[in-house]
Amino acid sequence: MPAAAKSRPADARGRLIEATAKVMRDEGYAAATSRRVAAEAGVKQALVYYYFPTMDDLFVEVLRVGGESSLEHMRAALTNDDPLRALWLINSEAGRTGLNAEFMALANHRKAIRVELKAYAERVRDIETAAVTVALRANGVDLQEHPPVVVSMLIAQIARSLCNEDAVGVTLGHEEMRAWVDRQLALLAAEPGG
Amino acid sequence: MPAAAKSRPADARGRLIEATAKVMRDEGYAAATSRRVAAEAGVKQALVYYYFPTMDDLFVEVLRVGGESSLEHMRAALTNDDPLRALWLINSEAGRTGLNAEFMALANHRKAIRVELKAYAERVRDIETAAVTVALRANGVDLQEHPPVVVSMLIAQIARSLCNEDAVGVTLGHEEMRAWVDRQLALLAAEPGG
DNA sequence: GTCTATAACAAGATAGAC
DNA sequence: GTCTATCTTGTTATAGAC
Repeated sequence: MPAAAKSRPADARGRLIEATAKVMRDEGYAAATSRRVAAEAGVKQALVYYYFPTMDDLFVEVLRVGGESSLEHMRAALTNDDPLRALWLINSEAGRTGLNAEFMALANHRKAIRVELKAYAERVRDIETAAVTVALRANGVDLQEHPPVVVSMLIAQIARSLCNEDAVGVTLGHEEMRAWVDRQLALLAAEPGG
Repeated sequence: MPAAAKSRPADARGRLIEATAKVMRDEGYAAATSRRVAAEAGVKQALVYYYFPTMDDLFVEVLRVGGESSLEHMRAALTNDDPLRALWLINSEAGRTGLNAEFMALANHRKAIRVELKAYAERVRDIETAAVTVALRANGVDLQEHPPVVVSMLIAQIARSLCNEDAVGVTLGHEEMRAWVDRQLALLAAEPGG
């Protein structure tokens, strides 16, 4: 078995991290208490504090581990033949986007998480922007008029907005938006110079 | 004094609603406990339960009252000479956007808030879309190719994304995005038919 | 309508046995 | 490394005096 078989960690520490991510994704960060994540990982509550001095330390570790795996996933997806569409699809994944939203909310008032999330978010933006740069150049887009970082933010942030709204049952305009994005991506690919 | 003088409510109920909004805006919904908002409003904790059966009922009322006032603010702003820019500016206001983000987070796992937020969000989208429709038509934009609801979502959601990111210290690409939006809005206004 | 007091419970975190 | 047991604090919510 390779070292990258991360699905079900055998060690308690790994299971705690995985369990915390799951609870945050499914029930929000407020539900990720030491007792709740311990139960989810199949250990007792006090063990959480053996591995992590405080709950914030656990959250930061979830962000680090999950972030690293997300970056890997992203790097792989962005090297296929249609990076812009890949960027749209990756940011439309409800699981990842939901967890990210929870960390945004957490970061809003916890400085330890804020600094970690900022570092992560900027790495993500750099990777996405690099992929967009290649794609725009290949399609003959004027990079002064439409800076890659802007295009990458437009695609990623709109995709995430749709996910976030879906999560609370708001879907007004979503169909039209998806169709419009689809059209823009097709136009860009079909008409170099547009 | 007119009935619309909402700034500093004299009654305890009004002050509780106002205090809750303030705490949510400044410290997040998790900080908006019955004790905390009572202290902020200058009353005792038990009084919260005299006016609101549960904390969720208080949150819903904050959303109703704040939403109504926001809709009013929006309707006024969107009738000026540059509705698209007004839409951008209104969704760039950190205070309103931050409170909205807190309600999105709250709604994620509280169904009473979810149904109220959904109704509110769709009213907002309708009003924004109506204003965008007028603006696009005036500028000769093809409404089939660029549906007003899509343009309204693009403007509002990107503005909000910048606010949300600002709140956690992420600013990479923001300058470029603001400049780009500015250019697009100027182009649209200057070249009817573009 | 506003208060004091308290019940009932869950949170983060620690001590110490094994 | 994992457990049981417990301390302290803070939470929603209620009872009942004034």
